[in-house]
Amino acid sequence: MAKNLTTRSEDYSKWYNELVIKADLAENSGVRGCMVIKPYGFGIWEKMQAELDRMFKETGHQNAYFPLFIPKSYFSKEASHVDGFAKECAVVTHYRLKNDENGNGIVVDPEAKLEEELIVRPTSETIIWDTYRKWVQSYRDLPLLINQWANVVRWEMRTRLFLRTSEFLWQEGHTAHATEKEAIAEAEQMMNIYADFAENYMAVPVVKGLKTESERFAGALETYCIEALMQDGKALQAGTSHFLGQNFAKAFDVKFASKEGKQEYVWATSWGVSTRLVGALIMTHSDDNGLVLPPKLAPDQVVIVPIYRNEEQFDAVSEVAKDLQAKLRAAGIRVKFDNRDTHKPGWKFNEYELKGVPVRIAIGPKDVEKGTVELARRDTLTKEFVNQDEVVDKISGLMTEIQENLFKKAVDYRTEHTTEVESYDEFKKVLKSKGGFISAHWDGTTETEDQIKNDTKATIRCIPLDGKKEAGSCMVTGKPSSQRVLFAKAY
RNA sequence: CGGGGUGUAGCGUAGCCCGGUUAUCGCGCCUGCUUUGGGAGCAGGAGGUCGCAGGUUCGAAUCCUGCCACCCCGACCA
Repeated sequence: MAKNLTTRSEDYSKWYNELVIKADLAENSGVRGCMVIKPYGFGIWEKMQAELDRMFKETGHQNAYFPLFIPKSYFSKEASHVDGFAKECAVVTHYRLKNDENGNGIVVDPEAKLEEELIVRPTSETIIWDTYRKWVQSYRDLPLLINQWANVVRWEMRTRLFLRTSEFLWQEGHTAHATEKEAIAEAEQMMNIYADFAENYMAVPVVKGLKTESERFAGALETYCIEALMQDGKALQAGTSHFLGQNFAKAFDVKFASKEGKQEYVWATSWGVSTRLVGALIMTHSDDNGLVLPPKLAPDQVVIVPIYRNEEQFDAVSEVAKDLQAKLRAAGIRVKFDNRDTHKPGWKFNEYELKGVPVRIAIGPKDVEKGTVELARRDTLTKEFVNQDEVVDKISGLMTEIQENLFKKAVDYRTEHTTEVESYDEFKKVLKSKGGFISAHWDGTTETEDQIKNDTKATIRCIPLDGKKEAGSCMVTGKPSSQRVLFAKAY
């Protein structure tokens, strides 16, 4: 089979889609905007879930589950929230089908119309806050720190595997606190957890920041986010954490008796990351040979490919391979021994490169004789021979080394593609010629932000939190500004 | 929802403009032999509602109408 992943420079979006499909991660299901996540792709998501879930629990959160269907009336309780989601909701109107009397097959039974339509959740704030009202009475019931792993549906006009599907998997955390300060601290903490996960597990560098008013979550007072830069120079929002103030508490009447005996509204946060992270992982590290996975999230960290001409050789090679597999497993490494005789070694090499397995070991008759193995790295595409008794140590070290190398490569790429500009002309020029993040002064108004978006399609990705204070003037209006913000074209 | 494009075997495609034997080719799949340290070779074989529904015609993958799906660009969005 010829390698025909389209090169990035030619058409990045095509490259991405083909890569996802060829690397066996997902495919279009034929159901509008929905994808089938295939076992290998789901394996990556499962690793992500496991690490995130552990991090949530270590910070005192618990998992729960709320209904998929939300009565329509719940949505009308928080005005800005419904504004944000109304345009993209799937609505259940009937509960029964029947055989058509005119022989047109199965039709919706008009008799079975619901009195109140049910909305397939686009996010669960409303149903969760309706529930929290019953759970919270006293300051002793707070804080309420709950997370849900679920699917949600947003009827997007345009969809893309992993990055924007009509249905997607995610986790959504919803917390209630006694004080504003505590809620803000929670929202910030979760943003930090997301950034930690992105950088130390996905090896994807992110910028932590605040969204501008126009980019904020519907119903939030403040939206914290992590923004990543993809290899084609476009930005991707990788996770958000919202400080919701008392908006939902007031809308759903969630009050508690304080220590002082007064009735007060609770303070809220919500935060989430989705299967979009799998997309971010692909678009950050992959090359034209396929996926490149960081060791910490790779379903298989090491694959052993046997090379042999006959059964006798296969037995000899297998013995070494199985022994090595056992030792690697004992060292906590996820290792697969691919002993299928239905595919040749060369075929397997390409297969695992396409799938991004970090380290490949090849063992043949010569290795059995010499006591060596061939060891190949996916990130650098280099090969070397290693003595069998040194393999476990070598690979343990490689897991860290590859993880760090991928992160460093991505950081370098981002550094190269982050440009400070002083004028609007320069801004437009850089955006056109090399893309990436552009750091510039902005006067803080939605009008200017809109103008830039209309002129250039670039948006303010965030107001960086670690950005240093620096007096300057807005590149468009010349009005004073105290800090640079980060612009980019975004997915 | 607006603009553009594409639907032919599991995948990628030729044929369509200008209707006419048994729908083309490659990959993949199956069988056999030889192979196996970077996607093997040869020989043989299987696999098709030509997206769906109508219409025109002696005859439709091809022309006409309607519908559906997918892709790309825009608006929207995690």
